[in-house]
Amino acid sequence: MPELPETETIARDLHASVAGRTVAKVTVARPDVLREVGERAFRRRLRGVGIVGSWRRAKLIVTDLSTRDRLVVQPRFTGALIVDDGTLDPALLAYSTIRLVLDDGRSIHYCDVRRLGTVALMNETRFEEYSAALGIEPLDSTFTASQLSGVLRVSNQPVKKVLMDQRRIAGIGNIYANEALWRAGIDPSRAAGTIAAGEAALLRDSIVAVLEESIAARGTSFRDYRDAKGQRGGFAAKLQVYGREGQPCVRCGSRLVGTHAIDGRATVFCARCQS
DNA sequence: CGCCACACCTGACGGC
DNA sequence: TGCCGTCAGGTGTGGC
Repeated sequence: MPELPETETIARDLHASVAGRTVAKVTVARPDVLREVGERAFRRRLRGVGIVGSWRRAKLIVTDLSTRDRLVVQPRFTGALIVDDGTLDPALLAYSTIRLVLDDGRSIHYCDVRRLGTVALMNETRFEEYSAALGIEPLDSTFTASQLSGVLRVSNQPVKKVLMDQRRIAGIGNIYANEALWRAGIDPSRAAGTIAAGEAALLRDSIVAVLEESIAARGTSFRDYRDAKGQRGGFAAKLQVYGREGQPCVRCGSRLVGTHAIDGRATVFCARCQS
């Protein structure tokens, strides 16, 4: 799915593009993506409602509505929130599951090939409850070396799995966990509790740097990801381990190793410079 | 509570 | 060519 940088890109684009508009009409082509509300309530609670603005929490795109409801989109693997001014690629439009027609004639589509992603409508209380179960934002000033060190210290799980646990740290997925661990020189399978304070500090800086660099490049389109304009992100060309199994480590030249031993997810790392 | 298997979906690709 | 197994930026649940 869109991880933090991709979700951030979508939320920023959406905010710039549709804040202040009104939802004129709602179409639900694939009700199985809906969560928290049924199709009828979803349409009723959105029709005629104002869009205040959009922002990101974890890997969610949150849109505040004039009713104080929040539209919460979780793209998971293949979801995309795209604003169509009439020129959208028909190949993307074919997978539209939900369409919000705006008062200016444009539409917001939630497109999703696999439909593992979700679209929910929550009132403020419900959203706060949901958000409270998610971990710290890695781009928040409170995400410090000692904060990360504290999170890692209490776990015996592989450090990569801890980085991807949304209840502990919100927004890091498989691509950026692999990239940050390579940058920090830490073996992804190491028990989190064995990470020393100095290593945690390096890992914190690596996480923040890779996320910020990716946001600057508008995210990673390894395969499906598209931004709110239906465009690809530019960070795939800058990936140093993810998708590079068998290729030389750009730091030491050693062959990068691939495994599925950690939580069944694709892990790529350099056995020589990550320990 | 922790851990694990599995469910949710479709499409692309490689092997036979 | 076509069929089958495997894999893919993720999360939630139910069983032990």
